[in-house]
Amino acid sequence: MRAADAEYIRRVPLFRNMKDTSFETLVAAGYLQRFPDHVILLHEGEQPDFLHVIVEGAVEQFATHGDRETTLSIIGPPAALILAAVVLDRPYLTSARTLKPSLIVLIPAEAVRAVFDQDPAFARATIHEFANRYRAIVKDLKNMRLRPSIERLASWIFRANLDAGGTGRFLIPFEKRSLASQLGMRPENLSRNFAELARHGVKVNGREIRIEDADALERLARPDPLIDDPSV
Amino acid sequence: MRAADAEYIRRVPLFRNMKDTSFETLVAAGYLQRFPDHVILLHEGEQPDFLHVIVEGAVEQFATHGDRETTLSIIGPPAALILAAVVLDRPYLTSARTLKPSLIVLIPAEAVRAVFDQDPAFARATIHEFANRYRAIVKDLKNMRLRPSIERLASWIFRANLDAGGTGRFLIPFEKRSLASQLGMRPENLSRNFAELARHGVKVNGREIRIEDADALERLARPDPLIDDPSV
DNA sequence: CGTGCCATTGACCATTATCAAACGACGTGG
DNA sequence: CCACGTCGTTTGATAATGGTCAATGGCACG
Repeated sequence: MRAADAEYIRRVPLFRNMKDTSFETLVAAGYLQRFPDHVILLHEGEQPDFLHVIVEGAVEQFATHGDRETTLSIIGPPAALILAAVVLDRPYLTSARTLKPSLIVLIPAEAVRAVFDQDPAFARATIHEFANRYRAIVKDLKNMRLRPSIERLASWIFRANLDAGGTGRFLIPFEKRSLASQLGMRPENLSRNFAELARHGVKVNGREIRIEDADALERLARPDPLIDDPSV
Repeated sequence: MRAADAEYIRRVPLFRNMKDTSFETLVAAGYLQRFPDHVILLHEGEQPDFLHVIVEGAVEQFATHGDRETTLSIIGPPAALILAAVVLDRPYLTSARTLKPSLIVLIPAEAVRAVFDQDPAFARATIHEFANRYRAIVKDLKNMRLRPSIERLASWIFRANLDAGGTGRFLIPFEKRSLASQLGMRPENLSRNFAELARHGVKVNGREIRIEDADALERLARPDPLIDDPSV
């Protein structure tokens, strides 16, 4: 790995406070790799070989059973993929694919397990990473079970607008089918929900969303910090 | 806390390998408490004060939004409740109630955070606890999204039978309404699914379940280790 | 200009929830 | 010992929600 890459990775929260020597160990064994859009990174059921840390881009975790498939989460930087499988050396429970061109650090699973036994700061960072990912999935599950699909969409728009600066105008960052999958519905259903949202002050044109009646949207979305707020 | 209690708790995986001195610190600050059935242990939105470690019994984690409620998981010993909230010092995302009379260790959140900064073995155990809980919730989510309710029930029966020794005859360990909630359906739906399962070789009488055609049940359940097997 | 691919629309179906009523086991008090 | 409540469960009727299948539209890219 090039020195400039290492510098860059060093700022990821998971690595930020660890000892120089253990960071060197990980970096020496690791790769920084660029992946194009829509590439499968790993398959459920396989034994973990590398810890994947997302530096740039977006990755979808999904799972299949028979001929069904479902998205479990879409995660962006900075976050570790399949940390649990690496820690326990058990098979991946999910597959993963890129949703955008992505920059990903690959670190041999064995090196990760060895280092957090020796570096308390890394152990602490690992715990924090886990805690955050755990809470994220709990929020996803609550969202899924406590709201019908149109409310999930309304909440997503409400939050995406805030993240984009609250101007009432922003672009959907991936294909609509990915958005549908992330929100736990079919593309057809997403379309119908968009149509329905027109009557709540939301206009859609291609990937552009305009919010014309923020109050109406908020009444429908009923934002809940214990579901929607990533910083809670 | 009494010395006998401390001995008992010492065997919980989370505490098993930690240093004696840090175990003493936790135990000195903690309580071992017995709770009756159907008691609320904590409310979502509250700030964490104690880490709860389940030693005996069963606890349901649930969440609400407006007038809806959903069960996120039912966990039994040995497991830590709301570890993520304690680690990050953020509000609980879920509420919790006992489903059986339960024995629970309460350890002040501050003490937990202090100890895993000082005790590598405890930090490692915390990471493992997280990894296991994370994988459990991923499996729950997959189960929920990839199978209709009757298959979830069939899978649950299949697994519960194995856990009970594979005799084809066992008792449901809690009220049916709790089982329904755990499986993500309404009690009415559970009833109808039980009725339907009669045509797949499963007979129900009160809390007793008898499997009369194991093959038929298995065909319906389509067991999947990446969803159903707790040791994967 | 085709040719794909994503998105949309329409018709229909499957699954699950909701509301209401009846049933049945169980424990209490007459 | 039996009548009576209580509470969990079951059953029936109906509605909401979301999925499936099929056809069409529209846009980008060769």
